[in-house]
Formats: sequence, C-alpha cells, structure tokens
Amino acid sequence: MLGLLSAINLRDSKMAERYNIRETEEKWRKVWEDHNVFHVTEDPSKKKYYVLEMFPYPSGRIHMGHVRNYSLGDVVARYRTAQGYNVLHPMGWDAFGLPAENAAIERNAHPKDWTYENITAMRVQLKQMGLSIDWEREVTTCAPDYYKHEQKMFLDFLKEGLAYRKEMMVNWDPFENTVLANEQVVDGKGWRSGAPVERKKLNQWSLKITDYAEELLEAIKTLDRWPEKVRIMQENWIGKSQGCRFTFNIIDKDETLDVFTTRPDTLFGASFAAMAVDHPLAQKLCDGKEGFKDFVQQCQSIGTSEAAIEQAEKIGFNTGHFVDHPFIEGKKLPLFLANFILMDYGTGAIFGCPAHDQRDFDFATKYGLEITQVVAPADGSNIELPFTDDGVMINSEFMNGLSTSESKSVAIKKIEELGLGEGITQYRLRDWGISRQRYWGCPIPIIYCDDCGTVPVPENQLPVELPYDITFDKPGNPLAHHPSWKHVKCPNCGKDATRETDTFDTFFESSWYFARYTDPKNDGISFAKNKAAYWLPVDQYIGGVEHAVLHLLYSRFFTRALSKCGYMDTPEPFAGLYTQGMINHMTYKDKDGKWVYPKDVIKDESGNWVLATGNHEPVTAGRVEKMSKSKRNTIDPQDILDSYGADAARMFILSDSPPDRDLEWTEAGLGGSWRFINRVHSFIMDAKATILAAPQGAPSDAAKQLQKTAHQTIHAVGSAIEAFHMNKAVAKLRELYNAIEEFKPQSGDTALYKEAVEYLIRGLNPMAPHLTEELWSELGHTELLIKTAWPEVNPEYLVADSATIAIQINGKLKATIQLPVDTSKEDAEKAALSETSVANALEGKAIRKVIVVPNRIVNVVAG
RNA sequence: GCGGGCGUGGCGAAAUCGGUAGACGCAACGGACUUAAAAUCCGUAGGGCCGCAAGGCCUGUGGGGGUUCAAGUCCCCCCGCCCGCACCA
Repeated sequence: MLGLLSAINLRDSKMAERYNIRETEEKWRKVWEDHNVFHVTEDPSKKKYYVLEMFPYPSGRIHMGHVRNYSLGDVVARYRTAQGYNVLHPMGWDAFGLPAENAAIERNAHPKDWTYENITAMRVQLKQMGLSIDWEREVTTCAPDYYKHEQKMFLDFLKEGLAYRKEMMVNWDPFENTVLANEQVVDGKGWRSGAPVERKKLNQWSLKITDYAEELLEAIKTLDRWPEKVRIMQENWIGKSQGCRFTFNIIDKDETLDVFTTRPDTLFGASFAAMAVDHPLAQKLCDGKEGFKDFVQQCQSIGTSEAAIEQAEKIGFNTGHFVDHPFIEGKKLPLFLANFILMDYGTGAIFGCPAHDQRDFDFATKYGLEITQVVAPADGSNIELPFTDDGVMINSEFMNGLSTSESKSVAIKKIEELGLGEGITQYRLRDWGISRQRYWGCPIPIIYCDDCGTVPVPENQLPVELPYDITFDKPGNPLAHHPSWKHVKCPNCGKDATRETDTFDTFFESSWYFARYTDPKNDGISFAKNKAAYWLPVDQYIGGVEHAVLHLLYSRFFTRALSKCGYMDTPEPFAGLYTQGMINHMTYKDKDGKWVYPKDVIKDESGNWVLATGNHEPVTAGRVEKMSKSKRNTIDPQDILDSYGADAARMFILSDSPPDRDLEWTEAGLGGSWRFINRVHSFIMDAKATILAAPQGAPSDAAKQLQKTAHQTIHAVGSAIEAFHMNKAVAKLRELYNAIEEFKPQSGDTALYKEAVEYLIRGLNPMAPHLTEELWSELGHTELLIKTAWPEVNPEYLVADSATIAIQINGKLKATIQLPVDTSKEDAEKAALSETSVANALEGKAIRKVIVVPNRIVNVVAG
C-alpha cells in the first residue's frame, strides 16, 4: 500500500505528463501578488465583509490546526469576494509570549530574534497555502509600533477607573524566583525547578472587567451567530446568581462572619457554618489550636486544580466556636473550616444545610451534624435526602407551605428586616489580572516614585520600549535585573524613581488586534474611528474552541472599555464565530514502545505497518488521537504542501469531516483529494477543444439537464459554505464533476457543456484556488478568476420538472416512480396503485387508507 | 459533582418539515491496460437469505419501550464515548 513516499513518486511520474502542481501553484500566487488582488480599502459603495481567523503564535512552523483554520477562513473570504463583498482578510502575529523566553533560556536565542525568524519562516508557509490575505495589513504585536498603542490604552483605562492595582495570589516558584502560570505547575511543583510551589501575594495590575459583568452577560443574547456551546460557557464563566448575603454573630467573640447563599429558603435547615481555610478569620480564630496547621497543610496539599479537589474528600476543622442562627432564638451552629469552600467566591463562607445540598450532606454525615429536612417535594412523593430540587417548605415556621421561590424572597425580606443582610446579585467573574513578571511582553507604562507614588508614564514618552540587551542567566524577571532600564527620573518631581518591570498578559495584545487590522499603519493613534466603524464588527471569526472563554471574553470587554474611552463605537467585536475541531492522527509505536512519526511508517506487502527505514521492523498502530508532539503523531504541513500542493491539502482538510468536528488526517484521504485535482485538470484539458467549440444546432435534453445540475450545484455549494458545511460543498462539486465526466456532448451541446464546466471551476475556486485559476485561464479567460463574480443561479433551474415518488405499502418501500412535479394527490395515488409491483403486492389485500405527500411519497395502508 | 455534546456500513460521513437511510469520499473486491507491478480507467458493494437469472424476501441508524399511515429525526428509560469547569454555596 502506498504511504506518503510512494504517493510522492506517483506525483512525480504523473507530473511529467500532466499537471505540474508546484509550478502552477507558484505561478498563480505570483500573479495574485503582482496584481495586488487581495489588498482592500474602505469603499462605502460596497457591502463589507470582515473574515478573521485567530492569528498564530509564531512558534516557528505552521501546524495542521493552522492549515484547517486558514483553509476555512479562506473559503469564506474567497466566496464572499466572489459575491461582491469588499472583503477584509488580514493576518498577523501574536508575537509576545513564554515560548520565546524558553527558547532564550534553553538555547540562548534572543526572544526578539527568535520571534522574528519564526515570523519570516511562517509567513512563507502561509503564503504557500495560497490564502487571500491582504499582507499589507500584517500586524506584529511585539513591535513597539503596535504595543505603544496599548500602553496608551492602559493609561486611558487608568483615567477611566478601569485599571487598578491590588494584591493577588500567585503561584510562586521559590527556586526560580518567578511567578508560574497554571500550566507550569505540575503536581504542585514548578515545571522547571521541581520546587514545591508556594502561594504568595503580589501587587498586580487588574482591569475592571467585573464592571461589565451584567452587560457582557446580557449581550450574549445578541450573539446569535455564535455556537451555543461557547455562549453557555461564557454565561457559566460570568456566573450570575441571585442570593442573599448576611452576617452571623460569632458567640463569645467580638467577631462576625459574612456568608453568601443562593438558598436562603433553607435557612431553617442550617446545621453548621463554614469558611474557607484562607479566610482572614480562620487564622484569628484557630491560630495555635491543635491540628490547625496540619489541616491547612492538608487542604493545600490537595492542590488548586479542580480535578484534584474533585477527588478529594470533604474535610473540615472545628473551630470550637458557634454562631447564632438568625431566625431561631437560642439555636447555635458550630463553625467549621472546610476544604470545599473557596475564598474567591461570594464571601468565602457559607451556612450548611445538609438536607438540601450534596456537599453539605456529605460533610454533616462525616462529622455527625444534624440533618433537618425543610423542603419536601410538591407532589408529596417519598424522597431520599439530600433533596436538591424545588418543592414546598416544611419545618420552617413562618415559611411553611410556601414554594421554594416564594420562600427565598420571604427569607431575604426577613433578613433585611432584622438588619442582618440583604438580597444581592453575585457574579463569579473576577477582575482580570494583567501583570506578568516576564520580559517578552509589553511593558506596563508606570513609574514608582517614593514621593509621588504611582505615576503614569507621560504619553509623549511612549512607547516604553523593551531593552534588547538582556540576560537570562539569573532566575526571575530579566527586566528587573537589567542594570539601567528600570531606573528613571520621576516625570512629576524629577527625583530618582523606578519603572514597573512587569509586562502585560499577552491576552492584552489579542484583545484589540482585530481593530488594529482596520488601520494597521496608523502611527499616531491605534486606529482611526471611521475605519474601525467601516470594518467592524468582524463578520466571521474562526478559531479553536480553547479560546471560548478568555480571549473572546476579554475582547468583548476591550470593545466596551475602548468605547468608553472614545476609541470606537462597536457594541460587539465578533458578530459571527465558528469554532473548528481538532486534527487527529493514528499513533504508532516501535518494538521498544517508543512513539514513531507517521512519516517514518509504511505498510509492507502484506499490509502490516512497518518502519520505513532499515529492516522494516514492525510497528504497532495505536489509537487515533489529537496531533501532539509528545505522541509524535504529527504531520508537518510543509511536507504536504511540497509534495501534494496547497490545493490538495486544502481540499482534503475541508472535505472529510464537518469543520466543527475532529478530523482524522489520513494520507490515503489526502491522496483522494490529490487524485481529484489531477483528474479535474486532465479531464478539462482533454475536453478543452469540445468545451470551446461553437455549438451546432439546439442543445439536447441531456445537456439541459446538465446545465440544471450545474446551477443546482452552485446553489447548494453557496448555502453549504454559508452554513460552514464545507464537506457537503465539496461532495456536491464532486457530484457535478461526475455528471460532467459521464456526459457525452452532442454538437449542439457545447455551450451548455462549457457553462457546466465553468460552473464547476468557479464553484471549486474557494477550495482549490490555484487549480481553478489555471483552468479558467486555459479556457481562454483573460480576467482573473479571483476577480470574477460567483456564478449566477437561474431560479428556474432549481425546480425539477419531475419528482421521484416512493411507493410504500404499510410503510415499507415497494417501488419508486417518476411523476411530473406537483402531480395531484389523486393522480399520484392512481399512478402508484397501477404500478405492477405494487398491484401484485396488494393482491388479496384490502386497501384501508392511502396517504399521499405530493412530490415525495405514496403510502398504502393495507391488510 | 455540575454543564454541554455525540452515538448511522470495514472507515470519515450525507439525509430542510417525521416521508426512498447510507449522497460524496477512503479502504476493499472484480475487470481492462501492462512482461509485471504501481498509477490510470471501467465495474461491484449495509448485512443476511432465496434464485441460473431477472428479481424477490427479511433485517438494519448504541439498547429497550412509546407516539405515528410513516421515526436516524419526536417522547420516556437505559448504556457507552467525548468536551468544558473555578466543589459556584
């Protein structure tokens, strides 16, 4: 069987006589570039369409995920262009980030040089895909002419009260003296040092995204072209809940404890109160108590990842103190510390009602606490505790008999009357901490002065540029170690002062790049308001679902914050969103159990997987999994582009699976697309004389049918592309090709034949732009296909003149017949019953009923 | 634990409204071409059974039940897989 290598040989032999993919593809890319066909400017006379794929991190080489992402976007961009839209389709580089610093540490490469080299290499690769990108709008986020604008934004946010500084908990690596991202914490240890990670408080800059919690939540409703799943994820992330905050009095202590609950209705079932281990009161009440330190350690050793905590048992520590029940005179509730209470949510403390909450139930069972049922099912049925559904109140004095929702408001009213608290709306969303203790990011334009405090860098001193002469020999932030960079004079008083050495979270750059593309070369301001107004919002945004929450939510927040600061007036950045699936590939292991790259594996004569080199030792094929470097089941797009060409790669990645599902990359499937491209080329070249011949006489019925099929195909392809069903669009075009290939044109048919062939070429253009541009030119067109409008569909040809009617007896198919479209029910029934096979099958049976659905089906009920 | 999604041939998948299940492709098999193989081209194909054949019968969309003239599609229960998450009080 053929693996990749034999397929290349196949190409070489074929190439000599037929379609030279490499040369032809290169030729057309050059023509497009020479004619600058993808460059656009604002044109108020045309409808605009903004297609955007998530911009890549310049890691060095493109991967298959990029190929899928940008192929999808390019289909949309080319289709919309053909439809006459003024299409903006830009590309750029999300160029700040940790990998550049890792490269610096690991192989002594300067982050800037490393990044720019990667950009150069990846630009070549992306261009080789034949994407319809306006490269004049290229944006690189690590360039001072990009990041100086976000320093200005930050200063504006500061003025508007949208940025502030506060203490935040971070993961601290005591050996490296650095803050760790969550993914850098492995089993509670620093990924590089292996030292146990500490939780430490640091002063961090934050953005007030919580100011927009309600607005961000509400506006999700308007995002009707976003996937349902992403909208739900964002809703859950914002996490609005209605509840009640109230204060417990701690008996025998001069302290109170604020708690938050969404179930004030269950207050009569309260049997304990509990707070987070890192609650300020915990230390106060328990310091020195036996077992307290151990308990704290036990809680911290579980780790912060939700997966670990999930497995963990609910454990508590009895403070020995009690709180007063707010409604029941003289009732005391024991006060615990508990590992399942988060300091970050609500007030970091709760009351526990074991009968109506699973966690509280587990906890009470473990510690032998009282369990009082206060909610019963409304239908009086028997239940087992805990019962967490709504119902009617029992054992609840003045609330008895009320429904769950009624008693919630009654309980809140009572709390308010007693002056203990109030009904509140709570959000899960926290402010966005943007400080990072790293070199390769945008410097935060702040200066600290002993006398003047925190001083913004004056705008005329922007940008605060990163120094190039930097070393990574010491642990910690290189900016802080730089001998001179941070030492400046205070802009206010002129005394010695120091710069902020933290840099922005890299989500800062990606939160506004889509706006920068509308005016990428503006030196004075981040983007002109009128240009942003023309192009925004992005009509179609495409990317991985892994950005469903953070990047997309931050961008939505930025759009609002920038509006507040007068930069733009767009309500939402992304009107349409599409999230693509992953690319999977079979995994292989050699006899020693080591992972083997697919390109090193072939099938031998008997169909077994073996190593491509040496003695062809056998290889074990494993599961189909997400492409990853660690499992070595990756395919390098460069190899594919070089050997099969961009069109085949694009076609295959679009044709097999719906784009939102995972795609299994197979060499054989790719070969199928490659063969199709060659077949289309050789067929049209062979038929060229016939296609271009002037018709003699009237066209045959078969030719008219072919013309209809062509129009129907284009119609279906258009709707499929709009619905992101690229696989169906490809299938439809293959059907049209099959019909054309089978068709034997008569002398009067050539005009219609040509029309069908050209519709095929034009329909294929968004997926296979090089091939179709070549064939278009071969058929004598002097105008580029990229400049040619999407084929017109004659609505008359969408209507069939005959319909295939299925005839069923008792719901089972017996025959199919052709009838003119819109044959009356009576005539259809007559025709069905007179069909011989139907008549035979009905012999001796009584016809009870006949159901006729025009143009579709006749079902005879008989028995 | 919570939330979301999915389950159709050997495989990836199609199937507006409930109305001919399996389009299109991959792999497979048969044939043509070839000294031979590959490529290419032509053809076959859900599974099972009967038939020399034409054709016919049964069965089939994870499992069970229901609604309907008719269910991949709607309803109920069950099983399996995948994804997201910050125990959300």
